[in-house]
Amino acid sequence: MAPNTIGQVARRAGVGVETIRYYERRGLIQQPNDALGAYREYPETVVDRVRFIRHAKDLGFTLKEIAELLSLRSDPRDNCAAVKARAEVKARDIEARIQHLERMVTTLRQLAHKCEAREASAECPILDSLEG
Amino acid sequence: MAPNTIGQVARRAGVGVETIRYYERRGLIQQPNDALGAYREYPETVVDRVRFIRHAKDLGFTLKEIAELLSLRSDPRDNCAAVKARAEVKARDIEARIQHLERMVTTLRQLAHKCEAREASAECPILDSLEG
DNA sequence: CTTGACTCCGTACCAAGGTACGGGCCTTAT
DNA sequence: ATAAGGCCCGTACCTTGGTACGGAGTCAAG
Repeated sequence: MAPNTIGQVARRAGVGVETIRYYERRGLIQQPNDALGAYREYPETVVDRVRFIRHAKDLGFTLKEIAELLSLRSDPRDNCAAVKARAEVKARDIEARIQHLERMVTTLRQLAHKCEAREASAECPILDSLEG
Repeated sequence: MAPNTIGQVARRAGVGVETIRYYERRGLIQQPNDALGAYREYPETVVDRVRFIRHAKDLGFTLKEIAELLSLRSDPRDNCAAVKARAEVKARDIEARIQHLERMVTTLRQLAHKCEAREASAECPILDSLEG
């Protein structure tokens, strides 16, 4: 069985080697101190940990927030409620961003619509209203 | 009447002085060459131009895209169709982002829901499924 | 025993859109 | 005439999440 070098971990977690090194610098994964010759060997759990990070990132958590989730995970006290709260905050957060984006789309569509209705050789209504 | 120094323009357009200078560097606003003593004086149109930039930015256009809109504006040919096309592309673009964010919210809500249904002292379902 | 792939580490760089700093000059009001 | 505040310019710094580079050491296969 191939030893868990950084390249192995990266391949198995589906990220680049540099990403692993970056997560180390950020403190998201522990630096392995048991070296295999001159190369560091990672415990098996790091692969899962990296996957965890990727999934959380896909859900919109920042690396900073993920660090918090990870420390909640290793906390023996009742943490599920705290995790759930964070998920809900994040959901509301994303919904607010959706609201904002929807307002932008609405305005853009209205502007495009005004374009259709304009008389030939009049000023472009979009450019016009952007100046107001 | 106060001359249009950079500070005046910034105040009237509702941005910081550094932002004006940054837009100059980006080529979004022309550098005034008629100086008033040692201080540069801006033509009246710059204030509108900066407002244009801010409004376009609020609609989701990047500064690079805004530069294109600005050059369309100064183009004497029929440009309204091109502007409209860009508005529509941007609208679709934003809608795709909304779709993505909505998928994230759905997943977050599902995870939170799983939390409610969990048995006491079981593993946290959220942390659990993030590892998978 | 050499070649090629991998690893180590520090550091620099990328996008985007600014923000901040510092030294020096200018302008205006008192 | 002097102090406060504004302006000039170049340059560095910020955020987020990586990506790239370079030189040196190392490991495994042929």
